Amino acid sequence: MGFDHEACNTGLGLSLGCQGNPDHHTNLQAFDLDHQKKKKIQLKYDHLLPALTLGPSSGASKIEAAKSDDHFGAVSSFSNSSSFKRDRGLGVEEIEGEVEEERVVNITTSSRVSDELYDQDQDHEGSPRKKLRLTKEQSATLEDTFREHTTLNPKQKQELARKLNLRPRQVEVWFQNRRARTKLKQTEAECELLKQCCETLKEENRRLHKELQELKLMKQTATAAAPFYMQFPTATLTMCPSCEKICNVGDHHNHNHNESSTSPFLVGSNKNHLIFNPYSTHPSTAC
DNA sequence: CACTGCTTTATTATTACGTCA
DNA sequence: ACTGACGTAATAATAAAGCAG
Repeated sequence: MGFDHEACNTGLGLSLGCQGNPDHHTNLQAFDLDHQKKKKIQLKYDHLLPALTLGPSSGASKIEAAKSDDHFGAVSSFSNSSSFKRDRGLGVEEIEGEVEEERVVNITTSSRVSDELYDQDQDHEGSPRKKLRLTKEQSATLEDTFREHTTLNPKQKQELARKLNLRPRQVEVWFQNRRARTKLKQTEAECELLKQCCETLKEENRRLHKELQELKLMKQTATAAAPFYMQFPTATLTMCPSCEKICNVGDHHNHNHNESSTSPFLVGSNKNHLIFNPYSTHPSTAC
């Protein structure tokens, strides 16, 4: 199917650095995190060296609502804190959400009041929050909609909520989480890519170092035997300005650039440094 | 400048599932 | 084969911060 949204550009900036950015964990440190989870998050990319820098940019309780096991009847959770206040707020969407609640969730006024009292007085103790599990049909519809557009306007949200027999807030949350998951996957994929790039560069670096050592050694032995200019008269050597390779005088306008990659006279990417490599059987990476 | 409504980000809590004794 | 404990992944939901209008 090729889910293009997964690969959409989220404006994520990626860079390679030698050290981890201490700011990374600013938010994590701000909370008294569960140690295991904290470790889990860190471990995910800890194996990446050099460090990768990625930059893009609770516990409220619930009272289980009247739960239906029917098809599309699964509005099982009822938030009593911010989301609840939101859903019964003042906007158009919220007013409609109120209607939605009437239609889908059979919750008495007294239970709402007790929810709020509970929230204020008991500080999240007691009733465990129940979690809705979306049916396959609901998930499929949400996924289809997400493929069409990753965000919803209020009207679309209402319509989708009505269609799926969910509260608008639930649809909204689903889209929030879905976007977050998409971004996370993309980040992981880009991390993997960077890791591969890093390995390639390290390998290339090793190879170039080795090549340099060989050249140094060669230079030493050559100068010991005879002056360098005697072996290759400089008068006959010149650099081609277009491909930055050494060739004989008069040749540089005629020589075949395609074949030149196998020439022993290879030049590095730095224009100031000509590299003579008589034994090179593979082209320098600069070309 | 404050407000509002939205998104993103980080996190928690619940559920489903796999593994193992 | 069945079962219960345990670990873990997935994900719904919450909270807070940031941002645009």
